[in-house]
Amino acid sequence: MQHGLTATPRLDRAAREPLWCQLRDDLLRRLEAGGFAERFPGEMELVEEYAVSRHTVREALRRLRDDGVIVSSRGRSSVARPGAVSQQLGVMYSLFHELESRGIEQRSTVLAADRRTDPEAAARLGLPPGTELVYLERVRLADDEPIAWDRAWLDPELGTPLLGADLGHTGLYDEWQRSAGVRLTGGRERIGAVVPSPAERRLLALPRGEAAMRVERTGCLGERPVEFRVTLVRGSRFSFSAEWESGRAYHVDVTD
Amino acid sequence: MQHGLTATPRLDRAAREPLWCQLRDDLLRRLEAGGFAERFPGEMELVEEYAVSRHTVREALRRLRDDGVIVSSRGRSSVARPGAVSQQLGVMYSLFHELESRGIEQRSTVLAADRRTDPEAAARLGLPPGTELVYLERVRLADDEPIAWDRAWLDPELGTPLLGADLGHTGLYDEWQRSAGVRLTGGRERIGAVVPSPAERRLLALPRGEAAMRVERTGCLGERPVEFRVTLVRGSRFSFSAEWESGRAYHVDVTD
DNA sequence: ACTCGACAAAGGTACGGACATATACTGGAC
DNA sequence: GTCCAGTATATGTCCGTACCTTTGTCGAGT
Repeated sequence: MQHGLTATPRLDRAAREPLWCQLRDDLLRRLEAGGFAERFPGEMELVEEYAVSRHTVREALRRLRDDGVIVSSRGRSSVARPGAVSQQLGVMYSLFHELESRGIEQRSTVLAADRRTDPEAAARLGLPPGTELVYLERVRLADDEPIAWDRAWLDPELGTPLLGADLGHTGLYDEWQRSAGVRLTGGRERIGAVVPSPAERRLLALPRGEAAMRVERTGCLGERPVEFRVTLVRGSRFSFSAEWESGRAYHVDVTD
Repeated sequence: MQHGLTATPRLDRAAREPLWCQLRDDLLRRLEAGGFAERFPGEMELVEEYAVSRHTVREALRRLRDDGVIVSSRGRSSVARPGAVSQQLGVMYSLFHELESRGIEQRSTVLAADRRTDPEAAARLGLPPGTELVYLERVRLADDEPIAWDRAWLDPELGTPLLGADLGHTGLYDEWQRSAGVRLTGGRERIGAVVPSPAERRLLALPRGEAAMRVERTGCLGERPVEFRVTLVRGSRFSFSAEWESGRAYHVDVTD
């Protein structure tokens, strides 16, 4: 690595963002671009390459480890986990990422994209009950098989650009960031089991006697809730799985 | 605090367990015993009290933070989260802990406690199909209302002491640790939605048309699987909830 | 060919220091 | 009494160092 292109100044020490944060993002970027295919660099290598202390490197790696992007243990070098979800955007995001990583083609049928009032959704967004919200209703298909029915109510101030967007092939969040620069920073999810109604069974082509998972989700931009979303997922094909280890964070994945 | 009872030698520097681990456990113990009721101590206070470096204190606090036991932010002192689950033992443990913290009385009806073979469970435990496993079947009640049907298959070598134990009032893990010294260190869980069969509906006193959550769980002692467990939980009253924040770990709770 | 010990490499633990920055508190000016 | 500036305090960030433990490898000895 010492053949000329040393001193990669990708880190800005004057920025408000912490160094470890920049380092983590840069490693993530390189990882998603297919870097480190052979071997994930050791801590000391990163110390030299980015010219930061080992402490900072470890802080960045710790986050990657917590997010399940890499695994590391004593005596061995860290290894990248291939299909890991880089950002924690909730279980639904994990599901679609999981499908994508398996090469399953996904698309959506847009059932509605308009403005309408909804007292409950407005309440979740901290808006007056009569506020006109941006409403998006879709059925998500994987390999032409319906897997999820998704209804989203967005803050009208931020969601309007999405009404004209093509949501048939790209994800809502990718499109939202592109058209309005909105990128969620946190949120809350609630996952429960329900028996779908006949109408819901039709939408998802579910056989009788099969349960579904209902995911209720509030997405926030900082402290401000900007998205309320209810998703109904086929319970037969998908389940949520978690691994835990004493002293480690609880990590949630979605499995087929 | 400097009035005599200084130098609390609760930490053993010669032990194999890391210092931060001992510190975390001790703080957890004191927290569960009702300590720090007024205020959670600051980092520097802990440095003095336990005579360790700030780095070690921060490592211990980090884990508590990751587990949701405390929350801390710049400029403010850390605060203990009252109803937090101390150890990550999976969502079912969270559920029972949640109920307990609300003062809801819990007990179990033991339906079976014997030895029997089960090819699937044996496979999960990495044992030959014909192995006689310790089998425990219970219905968990909260305020005399059934909330979960629990079946557990245990490694016969470690589970046998539990056959004679009273599982009607204490949790399986508490009892397991007391009678056999077994304390799980990790595991895997899978959560899915199902429509309960008529027999299952009877057991849980579920009305028609209500779904249930099925939690499949493998508990490990180090690398060795010692417990396979299938729990059916009423889906109406309970759901799993998660919060996320960019850069933070995904934290799972159980809500009513 | 196999075993085993020495060695190097990597991450884990633990110590030390310094400064940055957000928050709470306090006291004085008005 | 209210507001604001200053100060104290808390956690966050970042640097340096040292040693331990585990793992993988390589080579000498059998």
